[in-house]
Amino acid sequence: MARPREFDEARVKEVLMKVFWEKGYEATSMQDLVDATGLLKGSLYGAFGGKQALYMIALAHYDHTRIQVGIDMLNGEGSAKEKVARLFNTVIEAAKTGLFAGGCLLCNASIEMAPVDTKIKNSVRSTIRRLQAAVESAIEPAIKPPADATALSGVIICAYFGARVLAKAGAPLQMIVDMREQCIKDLD
Amino acid sequence: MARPREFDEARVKEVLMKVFWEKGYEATSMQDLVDATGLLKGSLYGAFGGKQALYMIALAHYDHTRIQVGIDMLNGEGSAKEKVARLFNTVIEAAKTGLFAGGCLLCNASIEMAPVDTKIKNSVRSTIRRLQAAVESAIEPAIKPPADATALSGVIICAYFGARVLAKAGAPLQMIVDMREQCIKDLD
DNA sequence: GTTATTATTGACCGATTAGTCAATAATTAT
DNA sequence: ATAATTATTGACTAATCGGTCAATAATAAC
Repeated sequence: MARPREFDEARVKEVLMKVFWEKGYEATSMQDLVDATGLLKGSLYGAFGGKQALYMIALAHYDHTRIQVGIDMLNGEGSAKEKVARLFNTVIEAAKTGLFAGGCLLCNASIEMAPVDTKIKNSVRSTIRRLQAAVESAIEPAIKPPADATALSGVIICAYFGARVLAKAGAPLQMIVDMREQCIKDLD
Repeated sequence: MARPREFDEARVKEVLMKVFWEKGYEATSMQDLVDATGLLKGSLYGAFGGKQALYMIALAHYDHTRIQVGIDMLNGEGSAKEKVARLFNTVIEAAKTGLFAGGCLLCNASIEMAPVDTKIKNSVRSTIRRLQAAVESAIEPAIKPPADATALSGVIICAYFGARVLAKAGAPLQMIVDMREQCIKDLD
């Protein structure tokens, strides 16, 4: 009983995410989003809301797609060592090709937005928790006491974010490689 | 042979730094800097240059003050274990009090500015190198082969940045504590 | 076909953005 | 005192910012 939408919602969410991912919140203008999505401003506002709402949608989409791929990998086949190594290899490969400078949207949001927006902070924290839980269950079989799977999963998440920062700073990739080796050396 | 400046340059640089540190580059307006410094716009432009130049000055001031304090600490008294622990305690204490939400300007600049500004990227990289070198010489006496001081110093820098991200995201401080323990456990 | 509902469109809004500039003021060298 | 030089001041700009809205269009229910 109403006019149907002319755009594909999933496609638009993907585009929104990519723009915020690459440019950050403040450096992205509504006009950037209009240009990238092909929708007009009124449609964006009508369908999703204002800039902050769009960012939240982008963040949720990142969670449901990119983060989920990582979680699925952690829940999938392979040894704990392999799985953790893959986490860091993602960062290393992205830095090597240099095609996309966005890094990790979760990390970017933590730095730029979490301190000034409670909703975003809660969303980021929730995603971090889910990711850490996946890391924990992935490494749990490879933990030998007195090492603690919960603590080590936190360390790995922390290391992952640090790697993302170093990659964005253009630091030597060897630092990330060294971090990867440090994180996997006590597994298996 | 000219009119002297009416403001204290060091004081103004400190103020500039704090604003960019807390708000980031894009979220800071020239008006914010005018309000915080008490200088008028024309004076800021005349004395230092435009927004990007002001950010570079803020970054350099952060290096010469805050980062240098860390480097001095690393070069000072104490065991390697104590020194590295202090690095993480800085992050933990800052998060506990919650008085200042800026985190680490070097980390913030790596995420927000390094990917889009070559001069800033170079400045950040240079500071990271200096900090890593200080960590390396601090831990070097406590390294037992086959461990490698260079590699481990990189790991510690990476871990430090990760801790800064987690702190900004409001993640449990236990994660940072765990990271600290992981980083110092093989020292001494 | 009429009505109700929602989507699209593009013009429009006031506020704010980074940056400029001519006028004025304060200093030193001569 | 005068000239040269630089700092301060505040008004000014054009562009862009996020956001709104009335008009129009497209659909489904009746």
